[in-house]
Amino acid sequence: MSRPLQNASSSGLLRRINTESVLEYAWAHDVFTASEAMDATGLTRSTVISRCGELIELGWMREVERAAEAAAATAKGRPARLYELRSDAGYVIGVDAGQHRVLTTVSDLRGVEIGRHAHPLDLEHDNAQDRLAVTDACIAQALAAAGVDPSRVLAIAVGVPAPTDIEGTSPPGQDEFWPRMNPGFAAHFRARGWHTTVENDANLAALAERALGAGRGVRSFAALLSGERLGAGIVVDGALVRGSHGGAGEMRLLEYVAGVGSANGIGFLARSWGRDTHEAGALPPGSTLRGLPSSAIDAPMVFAAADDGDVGAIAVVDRLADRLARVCAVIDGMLDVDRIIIAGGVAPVVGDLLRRTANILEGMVHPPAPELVASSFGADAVIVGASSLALEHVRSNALHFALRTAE
Amino acid sequence: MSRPLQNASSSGLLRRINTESVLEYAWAHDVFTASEAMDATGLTRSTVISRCGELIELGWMREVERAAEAAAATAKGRPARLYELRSDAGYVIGVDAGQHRVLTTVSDLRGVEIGRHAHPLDLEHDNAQDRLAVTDACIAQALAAAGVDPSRVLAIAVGVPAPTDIEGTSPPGQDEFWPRMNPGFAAHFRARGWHTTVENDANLAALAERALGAGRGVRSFAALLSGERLGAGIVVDGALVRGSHGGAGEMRLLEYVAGVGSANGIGFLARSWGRDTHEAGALPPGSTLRGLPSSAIDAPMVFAAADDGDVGAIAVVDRLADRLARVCAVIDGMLDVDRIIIAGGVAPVVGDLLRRTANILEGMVHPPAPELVASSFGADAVIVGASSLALEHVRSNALHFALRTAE
DNA sequence: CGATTAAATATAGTGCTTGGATAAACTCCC
DNA sequence: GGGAGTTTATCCAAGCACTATATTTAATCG
Repeated sequence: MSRPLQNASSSGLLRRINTESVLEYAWAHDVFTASEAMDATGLTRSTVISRCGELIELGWMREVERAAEAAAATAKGRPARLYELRSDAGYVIGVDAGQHRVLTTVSDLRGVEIGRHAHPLDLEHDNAQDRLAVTDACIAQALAAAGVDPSRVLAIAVGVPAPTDIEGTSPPGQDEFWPRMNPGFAAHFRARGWHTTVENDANLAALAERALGAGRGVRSFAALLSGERLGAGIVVDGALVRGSHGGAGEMRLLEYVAGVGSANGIGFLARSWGRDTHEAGALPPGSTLRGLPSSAIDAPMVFAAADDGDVGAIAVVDRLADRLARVCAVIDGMLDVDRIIIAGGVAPVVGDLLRRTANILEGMVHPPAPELVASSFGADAVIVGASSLALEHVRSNALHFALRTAE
Repeated sequence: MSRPLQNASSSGLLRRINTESVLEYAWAHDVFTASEAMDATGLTRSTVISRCGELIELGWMREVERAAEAAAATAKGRPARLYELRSDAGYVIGVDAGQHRVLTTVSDLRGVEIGRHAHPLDLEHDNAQDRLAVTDACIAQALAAAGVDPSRVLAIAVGVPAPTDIEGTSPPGQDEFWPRMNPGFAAHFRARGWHTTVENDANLAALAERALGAGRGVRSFAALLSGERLGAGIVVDGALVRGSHGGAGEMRLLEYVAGVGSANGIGFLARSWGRDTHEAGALPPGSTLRGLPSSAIDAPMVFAAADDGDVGAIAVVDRLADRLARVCAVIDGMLDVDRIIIAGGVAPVVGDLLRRTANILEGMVHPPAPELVASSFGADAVIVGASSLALEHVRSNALHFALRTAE
């Protein structure tokens, strides 16, 4: 007698499954008719219409009036009622909590960004409280810009330059650097009632590529975030490889790789080797870099000079290519990826570097060698990944959320 | 009208789900009563009994007579009917198709090995046809030893020393070595009507550890198969990391790791460095190895001598420890595992080596360093992994199989 | 304006489940 | 040895969510 009571039919399991598959269809398509959903889900018209009714009641969908223009087009028979996902049924927040600045976006359920705000962080007084306060302020501004009430937010994902475990907390690391970068974001936002994920920045870059970038439809790839330091986000067999403490893709292992020796990033090394070359007087007479003071040289200049045929800059790029090939060989050797995507601020300027790297890599790994491509997100990789992770969570757990629109 | 017809209630989806969860319970437990299954599944008595009835009809379960002894024990009320999984409802075959020998086992649905046969392979005339023929013969013998008719076999998994893609085919590699090791096993066994998986041997070692060994309940670990050559099977976040062509954990990348330089295995190096030490006359006066001819030294002898305090052997072990620590640092750095399991024939003798390695590793990785343990499977790691993979497939797709017992 | 077409709606029927009510099988105790 | 007490098995009515089909509705077109 003490067994828990259930309502009939296994707690409405079947009903829930069907509702979910209709909602999933709605998410994958724009405006649609019952007949289209029937074909996709294999359900009957009655069922589809009834599930749509429930979804409208719950606030996830709406029925749309048929626009007059569309009516005329090739329409025989009784016109179908049209349904669509309410992209304003809720919102998700993405946060890129970088070392030097916080960037937040607000997106609707279709993943369209409708608000954004950035704020620099003063490293001098970088403490937990300030970091949380700045982030809160950033979120408030982005929500205001989007015209979204905080109560309509369903989920948030935060990218931090630190490994994180499943709960979203970071291990101490060296000098407590990681906990400083991740001062309890998880508990902080959960307290606001938002579903919260805190994830390593390189992992988010990988998720961005998987959802919207060069990783779409690719079984296995790595996103190599490569500005000042290298960090890899790894997707193998379609799933993000996190590791037990979220430390997969932490590139400290490069210390042990011959010809690499550190996790320094492409941006850092291009600049630093470029300046070294300048100071050593190894730049050719016609070099565009020669006129500048050494300290003014940055990474894009070096790549641009190499493109112009500057032999000094080309030497730097060749050295970078040799090093990057070793990094890629190690990643591919361990994980057998189809593609390695170079992400981060330097992505737009590494085209030539990647071509040179690919040539070297060819001879280093078992064929087929992974394809090398540059990310198209530039500096936005992490924030795009954050908001798509938050959105992905809403999509796959939609019916667990109670919407404000349902009232 | 052209839409496909279905029978009512979404093709009996709910029924199937419930049947599956009862079968899953049966698999996880020994003899059980309806009440126990009710508690576990949350279903009603009527439903559980009806699902059990169907499973009995399908041949997966049987009702067992209550043994007289058990009846007396603390039994109030009407005694329950007892059900159990028919462990003889079908069988799975595991194959370890190694370079030098083929080993096959036959196991029942509870994973109990009930037949085994091994056969050496002559490398001189190692061709596709012979390899398949020897394997077939081995299987026939193992089935005969188990007293199992081939028609009762449901699934087979084959371990090969080569990467394999999802279909079970291997890329060419160097000198066509991989296709020689994997001469179309997949198509060969599928033609016999058995569900077939062909998988890399190190991956299978990892699956063995996950199912029955040191990987049970561990979120992330690597199994380092380490006899003549190193190969790693990687499980991260509970899932096997295969890579696009099954090449994850292929250790060619060690060529690029400082202080390692090759994928040579622990067994190979212990033997070879032990002989070098002998030939260099660097063994101490009391050394047990000193009396032997150099060519008689093998890996276990070197480890045994080190345990006895032989300074020459200890130097070899220390050198191995330094090298192994680098290997582990690279694996952990890339994947953030909780544990690294040393598997293969050398596993029983590496206890001291692992202690020394752990000390070095401590300083090389972000804490917590992965735990180093020796596999308890010895030379059986691959075959255990193969049969548990085949069994796992049967378990999770049980209702797709039609049993001979159901007649 | 009726014929045609396709979607919406209404209604009946089916499959699978729950939730009692009732019967069965056992122990314990007087 | 015959109730009392317990737990399980069986049976059957009720309900849910789906399918299947007949009927109605809303458009187009000749």
